[in-house]
Amino acid sequence: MKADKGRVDLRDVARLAGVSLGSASRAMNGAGASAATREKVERAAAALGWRPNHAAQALRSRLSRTVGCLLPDIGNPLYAQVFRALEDEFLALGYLPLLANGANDLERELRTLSMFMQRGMDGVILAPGNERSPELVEALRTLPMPAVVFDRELPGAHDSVVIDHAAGVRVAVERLMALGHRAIALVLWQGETRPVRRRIQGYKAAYAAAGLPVPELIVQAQSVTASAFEEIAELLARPARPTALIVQGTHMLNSALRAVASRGLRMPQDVSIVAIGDTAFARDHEPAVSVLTIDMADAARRLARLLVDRIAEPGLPARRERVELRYEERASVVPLHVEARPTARRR
Amino acid sequence: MKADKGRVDLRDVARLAGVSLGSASRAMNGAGASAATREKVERAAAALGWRPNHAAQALRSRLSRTVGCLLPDIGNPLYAQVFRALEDEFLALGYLPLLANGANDLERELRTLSMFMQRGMDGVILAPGNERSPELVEALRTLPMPAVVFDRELPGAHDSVVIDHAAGVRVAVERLMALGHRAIALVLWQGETRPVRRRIQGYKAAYAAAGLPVPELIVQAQSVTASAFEEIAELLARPARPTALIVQGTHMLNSALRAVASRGLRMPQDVSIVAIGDTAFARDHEPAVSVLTIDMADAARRLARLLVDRIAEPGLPARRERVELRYEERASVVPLHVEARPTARRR
DNA sequence: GTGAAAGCGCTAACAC
DNA sequence: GTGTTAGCGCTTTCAC
Repeated sequence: MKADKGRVDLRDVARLAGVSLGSASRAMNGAGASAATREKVERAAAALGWRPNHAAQALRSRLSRTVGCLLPDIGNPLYAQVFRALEDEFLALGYLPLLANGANDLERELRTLSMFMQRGMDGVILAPGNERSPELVEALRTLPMPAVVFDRELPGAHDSVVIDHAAGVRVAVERLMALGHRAIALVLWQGETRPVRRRIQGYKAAYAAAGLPVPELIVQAQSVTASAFEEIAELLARPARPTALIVQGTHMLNSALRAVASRGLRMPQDVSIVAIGDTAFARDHEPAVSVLTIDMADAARRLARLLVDRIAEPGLPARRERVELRYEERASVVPLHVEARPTARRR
Repeated sequence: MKADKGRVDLRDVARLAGVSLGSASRAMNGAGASAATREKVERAAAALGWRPNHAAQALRSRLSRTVGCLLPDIGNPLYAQVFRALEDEFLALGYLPLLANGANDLERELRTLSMFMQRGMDGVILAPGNERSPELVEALRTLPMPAVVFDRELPGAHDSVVIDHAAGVRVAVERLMALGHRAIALVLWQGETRPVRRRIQGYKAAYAAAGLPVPELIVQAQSVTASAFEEIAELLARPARPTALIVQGTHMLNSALRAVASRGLRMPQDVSIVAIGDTAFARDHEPAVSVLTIDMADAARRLARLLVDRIAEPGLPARRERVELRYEERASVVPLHVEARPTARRR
């Protein structure tokens, strides 16, 4: 009997099963082995407690069964939702998802992509902070593995899943207009990203469709995590202040709520609010905040499916899928009170 | 000249540098190579654009330079903070962190641990949902790589970083007592976890130290994500209702705020509130919610350090580090209004 | 310090 | 189908 090596490898399994190494490998991989052989090998593997060595499999087969997910910020509840859903999808498809925070930092994103290459990711889910960066575009172009872009518009042919922000914002604006609102502000950040551009586009489209001039009520904060408090407070101090606000994400919603309060205004009586993206914060706020919800589980399902399809068949033409926003009205949106004075407080 | 293989390997680099494969390897790994050799090899590597193949390195060296992080739920903003901080720490130390959601699901946790083994993680950060599970304890015991446990009390010798919930809750209770509060409720969940037990302990200790009997004001929701709305509303409906609430995390805070509002009570005039764990929700709520903050960056630093130390030196005695909570008072905590009647509304 | 050689554990190519 | 053999790209002996 041979000296115990501590670890058990497939050779040990093959020996115990009384078959060759190659047969054992085939038996465990489901490819071309007789039922009898598979039976014996599986029994032996179980008896020895054999577990495939992932590094060896990856080295030999050139497949890591791992996908990289580069998202802007897992601290953002919306992206946390995406990653949780991606994890479930990829695990079910036999892939392990590896999460990295891009943090809206180009250098960091490039380093991460480079690390994904070195670690032999079979594919990548990508949502860069700045989609206008030539370096990022070039990095994507030269990436040796397939990538699926999430809610960004990057040059080049690649699969993508995009969120239909334009249609969503338009629905929200039209709903507010139906309630009598005309001065509706849009609060975003300055980022060079698809979501920002498309939201503005949907906003303008709603005014155009209503035959109204587009008001000068779009404010853009410095960064996605920056406060938009000053900008919104300034807006609310104007003689013709907005009576409704559509705000992007958790940070801007916080800013908006504080700005409204600081001007002595009340939500929803004086100002209606709609947030983009549903979170516990919006749901549980008192009064609850109306939202444009994004089905992140659906988005994740599409992302995962596109990526594994392309890994399996790299020659496929580029596909682009769209995820709709759904408007969910809560207590934060009410009809315009015509008697309301811009800065009046009712008691 | 040889046929181009497409990929460049270290053998190509060595050839271009005019040294042997072994020397090239040593040069790139900093171990025992002359400055001249290193110079030549680095130049050649750069010229060819060589990147080490991670699977090959891992297979041969038995080191994956990857650590698994099994956290209960990345959707919880507190754990998102932990992972972001862990990512920075481990990346700086030369390790790649792999995130997995345990989701308070034993089966899933066990599967994840098994996957960490198979993928040859060099170490693991572990915060299981239920620390009383024998299966989990057994899995930890037989784990072939080092693990550092985060804020849990698991049997066996292992490194850990724990949060001093007991001291934190005690400080909060004592502060509320100093403001005149005597009926202080504690809202937690039922989980068999260290944080829950220690918070109760700190709560009782504060009453004991004040020479007061411990009131029957501890409520425990079914799950960490469940609503505690009913329980808190019941509490607030009692003749001798609590005048202050200490609540765990984001979900319970939401429940508490809604329960207070549903009883026609106001925060902070009628009920003071302290939340455990600081989040944007607590900070930006109107009025802002006082919190026991946990420095998750500090916790992550300690976790990462403990793990890499142990990877480097497995024989080290088990270490346990403690992270303190800091009480941060905001508008949600005010002195007890003696004139306040249990369910009265002042207008 | 350096080169030659031997694998890490597995899959894939090749005969049979 | 099955066994044999040859590597995947690298690190790590071992002589020198």
